[in-house]
Amino acid sequence: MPAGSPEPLTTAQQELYDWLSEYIGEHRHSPSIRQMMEAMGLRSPAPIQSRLRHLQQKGWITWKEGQARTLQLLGDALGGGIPVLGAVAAGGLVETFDDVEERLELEPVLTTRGLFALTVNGDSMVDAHIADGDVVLMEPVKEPSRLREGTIVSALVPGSGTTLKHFHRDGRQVRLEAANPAYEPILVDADQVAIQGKLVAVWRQV
Amino acid sequence: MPAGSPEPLTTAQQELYDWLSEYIGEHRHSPSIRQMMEAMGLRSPAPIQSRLRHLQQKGWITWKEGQARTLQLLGDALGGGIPVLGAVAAGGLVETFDDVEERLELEPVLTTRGLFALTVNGDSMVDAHIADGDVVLMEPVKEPSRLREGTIVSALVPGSGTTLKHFHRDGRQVRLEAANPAYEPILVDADQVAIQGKLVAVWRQV
DNA sequence: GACTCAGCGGTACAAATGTATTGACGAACA
DNA sequence: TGTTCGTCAATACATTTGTACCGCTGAGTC
Repeated sequence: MPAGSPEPLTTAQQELYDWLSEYIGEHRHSPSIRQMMEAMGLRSPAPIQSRLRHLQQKGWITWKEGQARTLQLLGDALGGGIPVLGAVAAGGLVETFDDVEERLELEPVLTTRGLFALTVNGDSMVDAHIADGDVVLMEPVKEPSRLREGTIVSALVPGSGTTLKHFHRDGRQVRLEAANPAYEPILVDADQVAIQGKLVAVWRQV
Repeated sequence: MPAGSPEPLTTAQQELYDWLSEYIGEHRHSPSIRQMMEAMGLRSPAPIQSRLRHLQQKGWITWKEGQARTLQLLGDALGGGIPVLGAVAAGGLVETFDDVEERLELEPVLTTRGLFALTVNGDSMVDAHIADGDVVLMEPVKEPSRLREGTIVSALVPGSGTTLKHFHRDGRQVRLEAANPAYEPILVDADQVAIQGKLVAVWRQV
């Protein structure tokens, strides 16, 4: 249920929108008008057409004219955006949320082709708030020469496997630093190490 | 391009699959057979039917018989699943990845109705690896009485706003503890505090 | 050479589907 | 009271669209 969307809906329109949202969420494609008809308990397509027209005019949905099942939800749900309601306190600060600030769009990240993920093993990056068991999303690196200093990368170091570290250049060598003082930096020749990807996001599911 | 999928494809089949993947990624709905026909530079729907049949038999796609534009990709791309390639080292341990271990399914989380997100402000939860600026995904809590001890929740405390803390019961009171020794626990009557949601996941985009 | 199979063209057809039209009913409103 | 507007029924229609059928070709295989 979108908050802060353009124009309000009537009961019937809202009902249809909610059902559409649910159906698309489940089937991952739009229903046909006659399916909507049945779901709404109607016996004629006209009311659905009417509701759809209004939903479109109010900016809640779109579709491609004449093409079957091309309806799409706008504003909300567009792929599962999650409303970011506000900020939570540091140590006790105030902040209440009334309406949606923005939407968390994981979609762009998820649809970026080529991304891969790694499960983090160990505590070498705890100071970067990456804990054991977290999943890190990585973007493949094609030109390591363009990497910025300090970027977190996954690197394949001969003899010590794949590791997640801060990337630094040190002359002709590459210095891989953990975010945990308990670990020593790794120093290797630039051509000895294969940078596999750079950190795009951290995901931790509870 | 799915990795580790069942059966291999012929050139023509692969070509169609790639185009489908691209089209669906862009338009967010399936094309019709005749659209595929044009895109492939063909002048008859039959070859497309043939390729689709094979793609289906090999487990790459599905669709609902007789229903327009209900084709869906399987295995890969199914909503943006990201391959989890393996584990990365703690402080230097070994582990190389050859093939996909599993797939990171953010989809189920994203489609759970009612979820909301909060931007973390401050460092009261750093010891739980939740840093300033992280986005936390919360699931609304309807019955606070069922909450488990130690669950991380967002709570509305009168006079001090919304805060993210560990939840504990303390007789008739509720104790909200930060994951940072620098902060004192908050003790309030159970009916004075509104538990808004419990932590489902942490998201940090770089 | 005979056989199999993926691919292609051409055509046909029934079903699925979006859309238009007409008329009626009730609520909100001036 | 009369008007407007959203909703609904019933029907009709033109496309869109999935699917079936027939025949041909070329590559690979036995």
